[in-house]
Amino acid sequence: MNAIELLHARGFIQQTTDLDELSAHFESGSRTFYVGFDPTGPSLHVGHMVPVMAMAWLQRLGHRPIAVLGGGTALIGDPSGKDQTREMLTAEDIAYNRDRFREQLSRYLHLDSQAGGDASETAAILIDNGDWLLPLNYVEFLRDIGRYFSINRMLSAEGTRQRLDRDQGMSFIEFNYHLLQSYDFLVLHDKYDCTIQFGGDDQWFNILGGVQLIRKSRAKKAHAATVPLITTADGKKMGKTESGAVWLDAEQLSPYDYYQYWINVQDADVARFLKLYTFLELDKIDELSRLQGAEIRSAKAVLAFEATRLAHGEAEALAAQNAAQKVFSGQGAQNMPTHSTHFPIGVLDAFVDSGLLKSKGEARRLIKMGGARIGTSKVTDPEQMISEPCIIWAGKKRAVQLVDGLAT
RNA sequence: GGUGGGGUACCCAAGCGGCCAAAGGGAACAGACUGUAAAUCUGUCGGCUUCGCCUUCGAAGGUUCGAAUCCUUCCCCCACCA
Repeated sequence: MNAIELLHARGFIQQTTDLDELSAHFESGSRTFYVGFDPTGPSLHVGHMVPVMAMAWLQRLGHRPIAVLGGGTALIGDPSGKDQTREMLTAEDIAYNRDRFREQLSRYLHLDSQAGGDASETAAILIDNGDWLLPLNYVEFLRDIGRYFSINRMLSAEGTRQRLDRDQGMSFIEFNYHLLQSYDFLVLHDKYDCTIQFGGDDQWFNILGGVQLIRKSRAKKAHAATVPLITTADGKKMGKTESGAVWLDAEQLSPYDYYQYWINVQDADVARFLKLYTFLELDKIDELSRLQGAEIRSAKAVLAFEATRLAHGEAEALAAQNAAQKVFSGQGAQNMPTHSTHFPIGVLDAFVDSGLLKSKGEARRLIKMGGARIGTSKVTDPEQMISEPCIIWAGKKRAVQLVDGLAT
């Protein structure tokens, strides 16, 4: 299987420029490709993982990834697929986010020369497009780059049209995002002989912008492919939960919760996610996909373990797995979410302080609805006091272990 | 800059002087059923010292016994025109 076949088989390919050419291009040598990530949040999240995994695969197959951290473009805000003008981030926020991204990407990509072989030639490069975008001179940019772009074409682009149709309008700076991203590709092409760009399918138009810019300004062929935008079986955006994004950063979301996210995916998503979010062999995945009924849970356990291992390391993954097993069989566990407090404490306060619920009103409601438990016994009295360490449950999935706070 | 239309709870969206903590839908949450799944049914869905009180309907003032609803000023968004 060549690179493109493999990516295709695992569900990573949505659209490509000429498929045969792209395929041949990858087969005929070690290639340099890039994916851009705009650091608009404090951490990568599950929604970023598809392109990241695609990069990791290609690197394994002997190609060199460049991850462009959009420190420059994040200042502008990408309008593609958004229905609102994004609020502006400060340069400080972006720099901070960018460094988090960099650190997280380093867990999926090999950054340095690997022991032996010619692996160093495939060492991933992480760069910030602010390096070349920020010093740009406006007039020069218009002369050198702007002249290759047609307003007519941009206006008729899917994303732009939708936005105009929906009475939403967008500002001129957002409109320019397209040029900047195209320019990124050109810079990488010139500097690193980068010939392929990957990205989310919502980036298709921007990616093509770069391909065309390279063709028009350098008379060189560049290629592109997009990965699908993953939605869950019930049509929700991947990686979004009621309480926000599923972050890769352990500070934002504990490995335990990360593991829980994966083990709770729907049956219908398991096979697809195993292919996209783990490095398991396809044969193995097929095997897991044949499981039926409650047995599907063991496939989910594999998915959760593998995904957590990639994001947080083997030790954390094992810990999360153990904790899950213990907690859901009614025992306490070291690695489950824990809150230290002073006893005795009222149940309402316990639920709110532990972060399980947002307000006492919510806690009262939960008790009324019969969804609050201490250990295995249902809470029926909102005035009840808790006098010793225990596990409190909000519904059947969320639990926090209460421990005695510092005895001061 | 002109004209017109808007800003209501997580989102969409009713309300247009009291019966409004605010219809309806979606999302979300809980319960039942299960497998820490889906579907389905039921319930909940501003805060609190919870049979009562407090704070919300872009912001600030005002009229009124009483305002999300009327008036004034301001801020923001959108469309058409320029």
